[in-house]
Amino acid sequence: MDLPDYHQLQPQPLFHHPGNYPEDPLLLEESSKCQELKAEPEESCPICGDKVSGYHYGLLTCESCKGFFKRSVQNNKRYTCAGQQTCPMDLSQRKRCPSCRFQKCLAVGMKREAIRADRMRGGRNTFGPLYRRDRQMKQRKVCHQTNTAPYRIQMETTQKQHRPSAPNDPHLSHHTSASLSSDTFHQSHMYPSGMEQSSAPMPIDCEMNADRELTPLSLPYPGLYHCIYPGYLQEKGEITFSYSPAPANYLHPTLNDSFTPTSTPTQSPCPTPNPTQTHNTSGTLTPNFLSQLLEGEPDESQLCSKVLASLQREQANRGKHDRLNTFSIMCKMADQTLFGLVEWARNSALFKELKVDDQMVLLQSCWSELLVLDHLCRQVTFSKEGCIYLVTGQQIDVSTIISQAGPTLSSLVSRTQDLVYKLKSLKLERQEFVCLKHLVLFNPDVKSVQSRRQVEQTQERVNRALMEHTQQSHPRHKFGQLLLRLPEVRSISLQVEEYLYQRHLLGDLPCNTLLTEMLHTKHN
DNA sequence: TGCTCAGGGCCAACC
DNA sequence: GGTTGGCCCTGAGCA
Repeated sequence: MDLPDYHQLQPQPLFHHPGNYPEDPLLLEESSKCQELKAEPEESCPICGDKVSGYHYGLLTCESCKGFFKRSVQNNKRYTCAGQQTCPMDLSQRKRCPSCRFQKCLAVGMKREAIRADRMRGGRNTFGPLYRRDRQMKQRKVCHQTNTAPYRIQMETTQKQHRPSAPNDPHLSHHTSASLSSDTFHQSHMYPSGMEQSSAPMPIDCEMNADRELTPLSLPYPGLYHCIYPGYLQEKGEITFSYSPAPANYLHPTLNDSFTPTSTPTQSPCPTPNPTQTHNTSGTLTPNFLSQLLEGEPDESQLCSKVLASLQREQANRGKHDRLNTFSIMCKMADQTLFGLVEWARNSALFKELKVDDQMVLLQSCWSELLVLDHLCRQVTFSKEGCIYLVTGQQIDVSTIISQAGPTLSSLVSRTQDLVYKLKSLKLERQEFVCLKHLVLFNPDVKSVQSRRQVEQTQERVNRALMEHTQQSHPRHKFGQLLLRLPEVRSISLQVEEYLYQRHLLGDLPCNTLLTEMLHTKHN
């Protein structure tokens, strides 16, 4: 497997044990420069939105949720939700359903292990360094924003060009994602702060059993992330995923819309017409409309950083002998990607026009199709021949998966790869991909949609935009060819759902994830 | 050695 | 009578 990037990076631990958290000189330096910014902006509790009173059990929460979480864990409470486990959670309604409240506490990152078994009072807990680090990062962010506001665009551009060397935005705080669970649909707090990120490659130790399990190989330090030196795993002959930089064009969709697999901004085999330059003799609104759709597209590097941070956090919270296996890691990746997709939908101007109930119904209906489409897009854009490109930027050999996975999984991989091949042949562009996502999202056939006509009109509008875009500069049949791929996307997504649900019933899926919640919602 | 701040306990208010 | 949430106590870590 091609692993060039390992040799360009210094070996460094991906995790710092809380007990010996190294201070980041840069953070400290900037922190000292920002004395006047010591007063942190008032934050709201990620669980109920109340005013936070400090760090409690892993993250900034209010006093009330702190007490609630403490009592729940200490008294080993077992709550049951009378509804669909989607109760709204805000200041006024947080008392109504302790079950959903506790689930949300866990979901946003409160840590059971921070509750002391010996009930000893006082002192600092093991998360102290993590809190400190989080504060420094937040301060740095505030300082950076204050000092560089006029140049922010330029600086971000510079940063993004170095995508593989890690997301440099440290502020993975509670406000960047979304959960679909009732009110959590409205509140975005799924990336608890405090996780540092790393630029090091992330080898995944995996071995796939012939039936259905991806199990970790034995390594000196079990787990997903290891403090390894470049080439360590290759020498051991173990499977690793290579880390590939995302093309810069993906990071600046609105500046460069080229979307073909091997293209670079300067050598796109199939350059996309710039919306602002496209002749619009027919008087259609397609270029502006497509630009509007593209504006809401997520930044792949940010998504990558969030997923990495989430995985690191997950592993950090586990003991050495309780590491996630590879299948669970994949589920977590899918889960975080799903959060990103929900966030994307919620930020879509067209989607915002719908009633919240309709938004939820539509997302609950098409989440798996969006996941499949997202995966396809990533493969078309980044994957090398014969490899699958993960949201974390790693690549894994398709042949390895197919040879070792069970029949269902290898069938899924094969079908998906066929679709990737077809889309690559069609030279799928970013604009077209965005349209396909909207076509899937705005499905008027979904039961219990109230504003059916509105959904239908939006879908028709997107459909027309896609048609006009493909007719302007592409083969005559591209529009039809693209639409013909959607039934296959649908079919694969249903198979994915079924597969995941079976694994869920076997207890293989991580609990308390948006993924499992979506699976439950559909099966209910 | 004093300060900080996060976890634990207490208890009035509430349901 | 159980739960909630605000307030205060405690004590390890740190400057």
